[in-house]
Amino acid sequence: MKTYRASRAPCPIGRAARLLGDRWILLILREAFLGAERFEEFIARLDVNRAALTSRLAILQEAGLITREPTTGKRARYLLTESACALVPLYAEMAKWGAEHLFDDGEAPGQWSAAPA
Amino acid sequence: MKTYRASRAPCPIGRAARLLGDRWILLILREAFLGAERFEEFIARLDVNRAALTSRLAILQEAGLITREPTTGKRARYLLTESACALVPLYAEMAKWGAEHLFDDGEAPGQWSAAPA
DNA sequence: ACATAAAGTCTGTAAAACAGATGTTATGTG
DNA sequence: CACATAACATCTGTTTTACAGACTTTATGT
Repeated sequence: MKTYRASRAPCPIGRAARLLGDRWILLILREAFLGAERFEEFIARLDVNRAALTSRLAILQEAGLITREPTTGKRARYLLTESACALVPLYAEMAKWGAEHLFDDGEAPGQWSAAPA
Repeated sequence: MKTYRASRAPCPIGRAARLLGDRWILLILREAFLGAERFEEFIARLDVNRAALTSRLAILQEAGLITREPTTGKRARYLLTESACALVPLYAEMAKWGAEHLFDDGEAPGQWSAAPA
């Protein structure tokens, strides 16, 4: 299982890269921004392996981007923290850049996310 | 060796994630923004494995973010394309977010990048 | 021509990804 | 309450990928 140890680099980009330089982390956060909250919901939307999702949710918790509620007992809901919400401008930039540089002429970017990568 | 096939996802974030969801890609681009151009320069600054650097440089070329000059003969210089330069606002956001959310109180973000992750 | 540096490639080993089966608590229904 | 089902994982075996470090090849400077 993939684990996480926060970067101690002095450069903020170096630290961010340790966390955000992972395809599943980026996609899980995207789905969370679009409303996903439950384990099975992420599975269904992303077609991600269960073990991979488990490890990424643990990483996101450890990094303080999501909380697992309730902590004990009942079924979990994964909720975005303020820290994660602060990533929205970055995602906006990513969407803008992707739309402008990752589509061929005549190929239109769609806004819907639940599709194979 | 890690290879790359551009994403065909309709979502621009999905496509961007395929490319940018990799720690080395993010760090190599950072160093390129800071002036690195040659293979050994990236090696020295990032402490990255040679094979890993080779594969990431190939991916960046295929995605159109860098060019390898000159193509034949002499030693190579890797130069950023316009497409890569358009990522600067995203990096600015990343640096801002990292500085605000990835440092403990009393721990100051430095601006220098050449340090262990 | 020679020494050295740059730009890779190769090899063996360790880590991570994945599909798919299995286990374990919740929650809804009769 | 008993039972079925859904949610939330974990485990197993196999395939991919990552990595350190040695080696090779092609420039460049003297």
